Amino acid sequence: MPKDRRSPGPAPRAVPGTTPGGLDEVDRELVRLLTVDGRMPNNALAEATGIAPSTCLTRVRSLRERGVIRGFHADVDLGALGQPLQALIAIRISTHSRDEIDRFRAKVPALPGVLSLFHVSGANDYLLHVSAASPDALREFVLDHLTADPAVAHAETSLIFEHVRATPAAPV
Amino acid sequence: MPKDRRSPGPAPRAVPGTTPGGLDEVDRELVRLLTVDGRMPNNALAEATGIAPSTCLTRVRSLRERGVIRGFHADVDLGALGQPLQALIAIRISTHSRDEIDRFRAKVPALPGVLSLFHVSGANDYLLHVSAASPDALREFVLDHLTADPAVAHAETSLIFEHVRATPAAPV
DNA sequence: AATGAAATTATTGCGGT
DNA sequence: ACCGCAATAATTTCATT
Repeated sequence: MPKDRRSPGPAPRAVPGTTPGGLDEVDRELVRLLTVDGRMPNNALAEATGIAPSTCLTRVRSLRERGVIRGFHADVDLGALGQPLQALIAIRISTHSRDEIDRFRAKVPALPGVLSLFHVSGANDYLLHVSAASPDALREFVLDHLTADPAVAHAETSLIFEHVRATPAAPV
Repeated sequence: MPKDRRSPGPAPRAVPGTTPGGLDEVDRELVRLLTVDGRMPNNALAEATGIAPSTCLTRVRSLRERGVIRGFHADVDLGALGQPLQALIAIRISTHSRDEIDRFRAKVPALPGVLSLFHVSGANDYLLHVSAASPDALREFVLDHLTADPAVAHAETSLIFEHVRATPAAPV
């Protein structure tokens, strides 16, 4: 995001080397490097950031403990796993009761093929990112798990032609 | 996705232990384990899958070389990095010339705060997942990089209230 | 392809600064 | 907080099956 000198909000940090969330420049560089390559060895991280390996270990451990780094995941080609199709499904919930929404939210992430679930503002309530083995399998998924759910008022499926992840990569 | 014995498409594989894409059960388990924990040590992977560490190393290396595993990435809390807001922006391209689409597609992933870009079927052409430091920064992003682009006919922003990643992200 | 053993390299705890 | 060092552990190569 571009800098914005006139916007309201938190005052700019005056302490040199300290950036949002109490992370200094080395922390931020470690996070960036591990976002690009999550398996980068501690030695290499240390050298790249100009600190000792033992210090680097402490830093990275601290980042994990503080929840800045939530975990590490392999980025997999789903096509190679027999799921060559991906879709985004915009969902409107019929009853906007808190219970229905909570139930839906709890159920969906465990459904087969689900990659992620966005709860969004606007005309739709959820946007669901799924993979599927075939158009038929996708159709079945929508019919069995979404259309059939009484909480779902409407589900509109868009096929994903291409999905480009930004670099450095972030949440899918 | 549920099994579907009546759908057309590739015939089911008859070779035991061989599943789509020429991956056997060990390969698939390695992929699954690395999807859950991308930093799981080779030793531990080997033990979990019942193969020798040296064999495991060869397997994982092969999975990477074949592109089944594209890479490893840290999963970062963007809020801790000063980007507490996320949004999905549905975009319609004005001219559907191939050149405009290609230019847009090439430009967007490098914009600041962009997490990923989906090229989709349906009424919208793209869905853009972004993070931002503040509502103001988000507004600026949309105005500067989307609305101002002559290729963009319409951009509709939805705030993300919650984003749940399925575990594991890859279907088992 | 898979393995065990050996060599190399990385991780990790700790005491000192 | 950071670092260097020493001990432990993991990775990687390679000869063999």
